[in-house]
Order: sequence, then C-alpha cells, then structure tokens
Amino acid sequence: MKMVILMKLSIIKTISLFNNVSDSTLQQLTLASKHMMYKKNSLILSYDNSLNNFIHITEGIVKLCKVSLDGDDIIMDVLHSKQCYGESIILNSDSEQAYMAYSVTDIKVITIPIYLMRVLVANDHQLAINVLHSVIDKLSLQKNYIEHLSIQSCTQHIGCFFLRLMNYEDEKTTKLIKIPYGKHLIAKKIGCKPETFSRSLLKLYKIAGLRVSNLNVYIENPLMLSSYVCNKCSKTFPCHLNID
Amino acid sequence: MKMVILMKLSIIKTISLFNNVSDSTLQQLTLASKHMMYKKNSLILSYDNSLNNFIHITEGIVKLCKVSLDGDDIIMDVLHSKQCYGESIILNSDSEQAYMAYSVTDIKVITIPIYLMRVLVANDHQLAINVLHSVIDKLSLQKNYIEHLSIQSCTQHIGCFFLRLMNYEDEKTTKLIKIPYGKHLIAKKIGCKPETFSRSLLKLYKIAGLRVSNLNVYIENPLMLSSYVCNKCSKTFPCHLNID
DNA sequence: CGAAACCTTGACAATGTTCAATCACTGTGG
DNA sequence: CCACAGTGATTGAACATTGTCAAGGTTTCG
Repeated sequence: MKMVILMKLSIIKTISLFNNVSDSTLQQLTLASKHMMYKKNSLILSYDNSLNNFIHITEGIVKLCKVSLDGDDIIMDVLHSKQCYGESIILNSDSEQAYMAYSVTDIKVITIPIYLMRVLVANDHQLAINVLHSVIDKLSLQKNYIEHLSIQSCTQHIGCFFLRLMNYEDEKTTKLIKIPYGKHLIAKKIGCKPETFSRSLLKLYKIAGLRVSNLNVYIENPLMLSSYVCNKCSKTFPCHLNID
Repeated sequence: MKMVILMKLSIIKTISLFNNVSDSTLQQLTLASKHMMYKKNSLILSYDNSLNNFIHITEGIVKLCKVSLDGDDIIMDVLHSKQCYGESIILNSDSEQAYMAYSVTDIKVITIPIYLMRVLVANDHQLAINVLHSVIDKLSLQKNYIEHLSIQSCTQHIGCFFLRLMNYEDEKTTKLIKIPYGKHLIAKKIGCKPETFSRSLLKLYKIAGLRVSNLNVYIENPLMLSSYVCNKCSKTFPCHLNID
C-alpha cells in the first residue's frame, strides 16, 4: 500500500501546477488523487462529474464537449498529455462550465476532487499562484485563438494547426509530422466541416506542397506555408503557441 | 493633498478586485495609482505602456487593439466601466499580450504600475485569490465567446449582442435599448464587415421586428429574437453573459 | 453650409455548407 | 483468408453566407 502512495506522490510532483507547494498540500493531493486508465472513446467525465473533479492528463488525448440544443456535439477543447481541466471551477462551480470529457486515444489521467482543490487554493498561497499562472496562460492561448478565428480563412486555420504541430513535435522545424487524431475531430476543433477540411488540404498542397497520407503529413515548403498562414496575423512565424 | 489621497482610497475601495485585501495593500495601491481623464478617441496605452500598467475603467468605454501585418487594426476587446485589463501580464509580461488602448467615449481610468501589482499579488493572498477570480471569469466569458463564434451566423451574433445588451441595461427585459458605441466598432468586435452588419440588421427586422434609428434599438419581439439567436447554443435564453 | 466620418445599398467574387455519391480503410465473423 | 459491414475521407454540384469594391446617402460638427 505504501508503495502505491509513493508512486502517486512521485507522479503528482511532476505536475507543474504543483511546483513548490507545501508538503501538506502535496500529501493531501496524493491521498485524494485517483489514477485511472481508459480505453479509446470512453466517457471520462459526465456533465455532473466535470463539476466535481479536477483532471490532469498523464498520457494520451482527451476531448471536452458540450451538446447543443439540436443534438450536435460541440468540441470545446482537445487536451494533450500534461494538460489539465478544471481550474475554472475551483472558485466558481458554474454550471455553464460543465463539459463532457471523452478519451480520444487510450489514456491515463489523474482526478482530484474539486472541493479539495478549493480548500487547498484558499490556504496554500503558492498553489493559488500556480493556478493563477496556469489560468493566465490559458487566457492568452484563447486570446490568440480568438484572434485567429476572426482573421484566418479555414485553409489558413488548418495550415496554422500543422505549423504549431511542427513546433510542438520538434524544436527544429521538421518537415514530416504526424497527425495526432482523426481529421474529423481536427475539422470540428478548427470549426469547419470535414468536407471543407478535405478541400483545404488540396489548397495547401498547391500552396506549400503539403502532402497527407494516412496520419503522416509532409510539408515540402514550410516557409511558403507560414507566409500564407500568418500574413494577416500580428505575430511572426513561428507562432509561439503550443497545441491549444 | 491629504484630501486627494482619501478620495483615491475611496475609489480604490470600490473596485471589486481589491475587496478584502490588507490595509497595507490598499495603501500602496492608493499611493501608486494614477487617476486620469481622457477625451474620446485618445490613445490611453501604447504597445509599451500596456506592458507596464494595469488599468481599470472607472467611467466610459475603451477598446483594446492590435495592428496586423498588413496594417488593419484588430479589435481584441471592448471594455466598459468597472472592467479592467492587465491581469494577464501580472505573472508573465509576455509581449504577445501587448495591446494598444484607445478611448471610445470620454473616459476616466485608474492605472497602477504592473510591477507593484506583481509584488502585491505575490504577498497578499487575498489579492491573489481576487485576481484568480477575475481571470477565471474572463476565461469563462471567452469560452462562451468561442462557442458562439463557431456556432452562430453573423446575424445571430448581432442578435446575441443586442440580447446581452438588453440583459445588461435592465434586469427586466427591456424592448428599447441604446447602442453603446458606433456600428463600425460593433461590427469589428463581432468579427464581420460593416456592410454585413447593415444587411444583418435588415434580416433581424424581418425576423423579430428589430428597428434601429440612430443609436436607439427597438425590439418588437424579443422572444422571437432569442429563439432565432440561441437555437444552436447549449444554453437557454436569457444568456447569462454580460458584455464581454 | 459644407467637409468628413459614418452608414447603407447593389453587383459580384470568394469562401464555406449541404447533400448525395463514391472510395478507402478497419475490424469481425464465417 | 476473404467477404462484408461500418466508419471515415473525398469529390461534385447546388446553395448560402460573407467579403469586396464602388457609389450614394446621412449624420455630425465645426
């Protein structure tokens, strides 16, 4: 039993949100955390659960969604490993924030009861600062996202997605990248229809020699791609966004 | 001189971000704050200034912008009285976050050096919590905004804007509202061209009897409007957003 | 009154969506 | 191992929405 707790502790310690927090905080987090594995396409958090749990992705990819009145599901976010969800409900468990979470690949996650997070943030100043940091980062990413939404065409969005993926996969600008999840989901995340996504890939081939086969993408001319994608943006290539 | 400081203090105390912070914090905020008035269409913060100042709008309307590579300006946000800008740079003075701020109407604002905010947040737990609260609220508003962006048509956006304005102006659903700033700016904020904005107003007239004359808007059938606007959203009327 | 800024309108181009048909890939059971 | 169903991806044609450009109308304010 002790072994399990030590292992949990060592994992909790690797989460940047918990850097430099007090030993007491670490201990409580460790004891209350649940470490779970799920198969691809499982329901991780239902509407209700998402209001009561903070979640950290240790491995794999998770999508957050809502269901619209006419039944379609809306992709709110796609989380990769080392990302988390639930800061927003620490101070304010607003039902507007209730999402559903599904695994997109096989995953490992850690969940922590939100009431505990609430207590700890109220008492551990360092934890509060860390959470603040994390939320501010998300806010910045979202602002960039909104900026992109209002400026870029669909084709530019997709190019942008690949450019960031390139950045993310390798510090040097790789020409060969791997799509992390299905095109259907990418299209939804970007906010267009799968058909439009397909056609955009064709355009990107003409523009920058971007070739897709299966889940592999080869970009012949990354500079050309970035000049097409980023020409209307306020920032210069490479975009310093991670996957958001 | 003492009178001025007392007045400043009393104003600082009304800002919800500073609720329940320590007396020492209040005192430092009061001494370091600058209370300014600007005429309509003035530059409030340049790119550089916006990285060094936290700003709170006491009265009037302010717009935050960036300039894109091809010279257009991009509206990042429109702030109303009691709103503030600068939490994002308290922990991370990232140049991506540098915006320019212009007054849209005559305004009164308070600025506080960001380095002071940084020190105070690091030491005053209550202040850190308040800032966290504020940032989380903004994050939620942005998530809703993104949801709307990806779901609604331009006409729906505009209808949504008016519905929220109705909510904001009066607790009861008023039928008569006043546009707070020029249509040009609304269009940019919503993310469409002025021409499209114009045409959308016509559609809204046909749908819900929405009439615009000058800066006055009369909505004959608010329920009809909300059913048109909100049919694809995950939330029901009335939308609990304030102006964001 | 008249200039400048703002708003509206029209015709057309560009972009994205819808719907239907087809193709390709995957996994299952015979 | 193959046939088959089911899912996901692509393509085409018609359609809807939004953007662009140009012209003309309105409001505001000196």
